Amino acid sequence: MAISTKKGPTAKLRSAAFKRIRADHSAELAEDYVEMIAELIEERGEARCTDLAMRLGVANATVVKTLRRLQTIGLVNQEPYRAIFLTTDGWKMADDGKRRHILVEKFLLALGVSADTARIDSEGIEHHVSVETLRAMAKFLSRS
Amino acid sequence: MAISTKKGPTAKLRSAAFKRIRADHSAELAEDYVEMIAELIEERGEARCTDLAMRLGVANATVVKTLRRLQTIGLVNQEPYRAIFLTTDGWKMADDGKRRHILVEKFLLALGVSADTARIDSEGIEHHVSVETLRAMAKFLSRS
DNA sequence: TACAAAGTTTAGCATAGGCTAACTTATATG
DNA sequence: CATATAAGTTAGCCTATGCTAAACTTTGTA
Repeated sequence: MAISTKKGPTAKLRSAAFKRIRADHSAELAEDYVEMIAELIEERGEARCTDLAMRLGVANATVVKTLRRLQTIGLVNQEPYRAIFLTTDGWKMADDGKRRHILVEKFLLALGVSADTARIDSEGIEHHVSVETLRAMAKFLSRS
Repeated sequence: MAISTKKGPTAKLRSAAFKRIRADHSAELAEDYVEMIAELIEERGEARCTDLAMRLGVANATVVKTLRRLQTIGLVNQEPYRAIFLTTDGWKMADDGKRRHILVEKFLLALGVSADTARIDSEGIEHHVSVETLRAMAKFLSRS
């Protein structure tokens, strides 16, 4: 072919970025569920399917199916027709996620974004922010 | 049930946030492909399956399948065994994405994040940033 | 206590995005 | 110009995440 086939020095880094995004995506949903379960337990004493479904904006059956996956990977415990509980790992993930989430949301607010937008955007952004970037956000907050 | 069933005033906003995230995700991949195709065309005159597969870090067959979807939604044109072209819509999406991407990456750099992290994180974040947040980032950049 | 309403689960379907292996086409070069 | 190699495609599989409709438990209350 007449066209350059040079791979470029950044090819590996790039595909790594996309690989991380794909990995993030599959973890993301788990994190959202777990965070929300923690929230429900703290707010009202127990977490139930229907509340999750409503807050996530999906059908009940979808929640049930996802919970089964979360159970097999050890984040959640549940018996049929009963409330949902978090395992130790589940609580850890929920707490980490919450801290990250709050930090990102505060950061956006400090940046001058409206409350509604900060809430919506932080929900999407939180899963794609590395520790380094989180630290930079925290530093920004402590300065401003 | 003895427990509060109050839905809370923020329930709708929350589920809206998650709905947007799900919508973002399905658009995201399309955007990544289209941006990368544009880049390849600009860099080396044509975009080919193999290069895409390598940069995205996925198998060739996966690229082929995704390209078919992009073709049916009118972002891409391709004939069998030939190079890949963007439609007008495809170019528009690529340009928008690129602008957003560059802005987010610059913003992260300005925030004090390392170049590698800025690159990786911006790849994930760019799809979840609203126009309002983008504007706030631009404003921050113009001040710093 | 019986039953209706509310909540949960199952079954079955669809789409998206991965993969590998086998096959087809294009092309560069001996 | 024939053919080996590179590139692209197809087929078939898997998992994750959605959905609706139907079946099954739980529970509050008449």
